[in-house]
Amino acid sequence: MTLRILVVDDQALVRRGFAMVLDNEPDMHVVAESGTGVEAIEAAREHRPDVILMDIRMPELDGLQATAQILETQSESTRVIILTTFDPDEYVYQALRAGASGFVLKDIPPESLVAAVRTVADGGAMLDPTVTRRLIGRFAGTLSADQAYAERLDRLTERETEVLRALADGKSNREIAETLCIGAATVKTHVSNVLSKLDLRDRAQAVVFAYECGLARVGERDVGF
Amino acid sequence: MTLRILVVDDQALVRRGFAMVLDNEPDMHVVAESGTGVEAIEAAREHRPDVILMDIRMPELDGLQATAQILETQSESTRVIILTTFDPDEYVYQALRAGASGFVLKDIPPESLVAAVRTVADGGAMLDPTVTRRLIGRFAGTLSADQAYAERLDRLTERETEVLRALADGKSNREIAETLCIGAATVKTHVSNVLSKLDLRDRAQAVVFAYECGLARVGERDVGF
DNA sequence: TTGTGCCTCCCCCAAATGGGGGAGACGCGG
DNA sequence: CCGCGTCTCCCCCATTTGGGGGAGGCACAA
Repeated sequence: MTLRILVVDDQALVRRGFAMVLDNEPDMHVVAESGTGVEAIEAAREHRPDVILMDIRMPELDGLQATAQILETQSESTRVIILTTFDPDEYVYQALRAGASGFVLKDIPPESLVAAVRTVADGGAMLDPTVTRRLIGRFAGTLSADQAYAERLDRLTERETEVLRALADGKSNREIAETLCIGAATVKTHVSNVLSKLDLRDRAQAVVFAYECGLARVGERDVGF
Repeated sequence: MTLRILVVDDQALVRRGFAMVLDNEPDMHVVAESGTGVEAIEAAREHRPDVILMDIRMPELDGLQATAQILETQSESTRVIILTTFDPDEYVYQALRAGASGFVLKDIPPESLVAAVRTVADGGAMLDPTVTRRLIGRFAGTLSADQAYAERLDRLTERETEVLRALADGKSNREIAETLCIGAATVKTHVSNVLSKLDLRDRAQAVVFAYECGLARVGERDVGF
């Protein structure tokens, strides 16, 4: 079973390069090449590739939009690997949200590219190590990017952090008092301190902050309330 | 500059196997091997490795706890790759939260393992493709689990959903009124409906719900307020 | 036509919240 | 010893919030 591949890049030379590398593999076949986003959508509909190598920067329609459109409207078995020349930063999240299964830099060694294609065709996902790192950071809430948040966070005392955590659980002052075994008045004080130290207005904003800075994470609480 | 490596696995044969593969690389040196979690912590403190290959299942102290402890208490330059025999499922999130930079299956081909070590030593992260896929799913919010949430969500009218989105931005009723160009009284009505329909008590819980159900996502707003 | 649902706005009122003070107790370091 | 930060609790008070009603307009379907 050979893998049908579509290569999309506005630079013909780059396109040919990738295509040749992949076509050289016995179990891979480049069924089409496109130079623009709209062409890519066209080609994808016509050829139903297993894997699409997609550049981001392209005239007419960029790779991210093309990806989203292809994955939304067409078969869900197609996997997309986003290729980019530059430091993966702003585009990554858009790409992943668009449904990409891979995000690699163009300076990837040929054998790694081949491996990436096989991986995503197999249902896996392959990201540039930097991207993976950042994704983990997001998930674990440990990594920087939240640097500014972290600084704001450690303005809080230990107790105040506990209170913020409780706020992020959607608890009222009374409930916080009970879980921390302190008086309601004390909770009020702590909450006030949290708000003023973090420059927030109310507990709702505190909840937002808790999620954004990674103190609270999606999936850690049940919203049965 | 040669990479100093620590291999941790309770099975001596497996341990030796990985160690030999890595020691064979000219720029890598296995400085120690450990058979238990506590030994690993000891060895890490003594040898200060650049990269630790860590098995999960071990007597005395499992690899996840050992990882967390090492990364918490010791130098932050050490990178940990978690090795597991089994289908990566429950352990993944614990591993990432513990601070691991890698999560790979033991049946990884030797050259990939070597590449993984270089990648994490270089500041990147390397996950099994399956894990990466799942992480992306989490991030993109596409993954189900939110089924119950989705049901609750579509009890809301369009307008009410807009209001909930605004709530998730930490906006007050007055601000919501302005952004939606309606009266403050109307906002009150909508908020009340949102709360009662979703069975929530206050706007703080509404914010939590918005994040948990994927209506609001981390990184989509700046918490400058 | 007669609902029925949605959006809009109004009233009143009780409860929670947030801000401003102050104060006592404790521990830690100068 | 004294200051400083932290945790604990208290007071007063303005504002916000949330719940209970009601009501008009509008669109859409029975």
